[in-house]
Amino acid sequence: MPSAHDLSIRQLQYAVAVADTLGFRKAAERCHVSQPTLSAQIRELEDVLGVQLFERDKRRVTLTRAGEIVVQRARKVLLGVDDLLNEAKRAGDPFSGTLRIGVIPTVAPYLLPEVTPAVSSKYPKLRLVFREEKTADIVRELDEGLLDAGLLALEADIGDYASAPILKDPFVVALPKGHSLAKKKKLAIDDLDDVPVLLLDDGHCFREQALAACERGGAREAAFRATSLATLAQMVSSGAGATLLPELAVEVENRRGQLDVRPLASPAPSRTIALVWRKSSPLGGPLGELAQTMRAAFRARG
Amino acid sequence: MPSAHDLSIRQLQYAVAVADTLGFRKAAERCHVSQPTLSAQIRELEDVLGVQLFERDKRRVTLTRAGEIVVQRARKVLLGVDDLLNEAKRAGDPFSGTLRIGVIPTVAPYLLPEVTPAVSSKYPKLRLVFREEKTADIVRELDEGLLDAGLLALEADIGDYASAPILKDPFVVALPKGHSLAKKKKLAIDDLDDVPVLLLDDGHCFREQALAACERGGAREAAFRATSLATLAQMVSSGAGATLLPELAVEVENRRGQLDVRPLASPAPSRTIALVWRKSSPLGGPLGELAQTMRAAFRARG
DNA sequence: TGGTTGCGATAGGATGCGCCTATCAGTGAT
DNA sequence: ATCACTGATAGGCGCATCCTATCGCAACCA
Repeated sequence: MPSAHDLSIRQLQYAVAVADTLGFRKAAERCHVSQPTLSAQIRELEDVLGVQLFERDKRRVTLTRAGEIVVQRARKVLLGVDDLLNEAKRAGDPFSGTLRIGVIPTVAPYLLPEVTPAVSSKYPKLRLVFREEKTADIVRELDEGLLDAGLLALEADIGDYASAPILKDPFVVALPKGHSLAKKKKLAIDDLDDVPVLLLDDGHCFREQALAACERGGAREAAFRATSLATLAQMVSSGAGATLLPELAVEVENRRGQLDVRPLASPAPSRTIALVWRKSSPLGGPLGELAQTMRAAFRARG
Repeated sequence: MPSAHDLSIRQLQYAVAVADTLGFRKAAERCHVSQPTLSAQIRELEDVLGVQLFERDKRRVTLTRAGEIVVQRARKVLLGVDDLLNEAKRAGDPFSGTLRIGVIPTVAPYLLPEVTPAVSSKYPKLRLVFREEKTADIVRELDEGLLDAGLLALEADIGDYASAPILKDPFVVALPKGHSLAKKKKLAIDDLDDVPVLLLDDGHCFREQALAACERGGAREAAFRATSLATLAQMVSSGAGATLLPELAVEVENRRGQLDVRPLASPAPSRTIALVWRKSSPLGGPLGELAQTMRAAFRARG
């Protein structure tokens, strides 16, 4: 609508000031403008509205009926504008309100408990909402603006995004308790050639990364594909084979000690978990700071 | 409050347009400005608010969280502005809304029934609110802006006002039915020298005007002062003396024929009933037209 | 009564804002 | 590779807004 809104907020302020002070000079003073300026703007406003708002008798100013109505409305509008300014200021603080972050399933259960307490205590006004999704979905929603950021592995196939690393997460081998390979302190990829290797289901980026690591050797994938690291660990502990796990998950998934876990000989394959956001996001700076907070919290974990 | 309201309504319109179209060019088109103009204004708005409202990715525009909030508020403000414009337009029609008119008691009961139907049918959107008060009160309230106009006698002591006459109202003599003076078709002021003349109470302008008329002869005032013409007529009909009545009141006050009413020889004293308003009132023109309508309606009375 | 003080309106001139057109730089589709 | 599209940028024009100085009028006061 191209309605002829050729009135300005300032004019409304002027009108309200005149109504309050019942005097052009006093109103002008209150608005920090000269009296002629204010007179001209009031006249302009009256012209735009097509109504006389004030009755200028020598020695006195009175509101016309139209003036009463318009000034009342103007007060409402100005209150609305004030609200807008205040809300904008509040919304301008990046560490208030809600931040929507997508997290891949092979990270969420292990990293979040470590870092969210620190974030919450550092930014009390900030509410983090995590969505657990696979990389591709996170990237899509990030792109559509449904998410503010993502927590995922930089090694995955993501697009051109800004990111800040949280932690480097080496892969380790998980074996059934007492497996013969567990006699070695460190394993090589080739050591897995003789055991079935269990991997995650399609779509999990960790599947691709583990697969890439294995392909340097001659390992073969088992027929079964797990839908979570927890299932994977369960399968391994029941003797179905071996697997690679991100070290991040070990503490949780081997909490009952049912696995034998061994590191891989360097250069050990690893993934880099990072906070990722659109390059154009105005939250860039704050998200970098948030990532820093997360990194520190993770390093200081108990 | 001199708050830094340095944002304009137009800027809010631009922001809403961008939010609606999700494109600067389309928004610019809708606002009938060039795209650079709109870009600059959005940038300016973001600067004033201290928040980025839109995320400009090449190929796409998205609202930031602050943008969502601000645009929502902006819509509210713009609706308020629209309301203001509409209300102003309505209030700008002088023949709509309410008109407060003060009427002197010696006019109200006799003139209003004659003229209000015509006014109502000619200006259906106009609501007339009449207050019956004495001249001095009407003048004061007129001055204070509590009344838009007054219906009173120009002969009274009013200040410097604009006015439009409604009718010339000659004074007539009211006598008890069958009074000896009633034998004459026309009376002179001197004829009242021998009867007590009843008059209204202080403050009624008609009292002063009747008194002035009588003083040209040698009439003497009765001890009693009536508070209304109805009382006056009642007193006269019961034989307490004679009185002057404005002709306007005769039809009503002598509706049961209990009085003998005789005109005064010319030049008969009279009063001029007029619609009166502040010279500075923006309703001047319309009130003149209203007076014209009243005059015509009175002349055409049944 | 004449001077002073208050009012809002007016005149004239400086400044800057908001607008324009023309162009650039990057993306995506053909 | 070209074309069509995005928003950002550059430069310039003109009007809107502001200022100061003044006028004309009303009220007050000596």
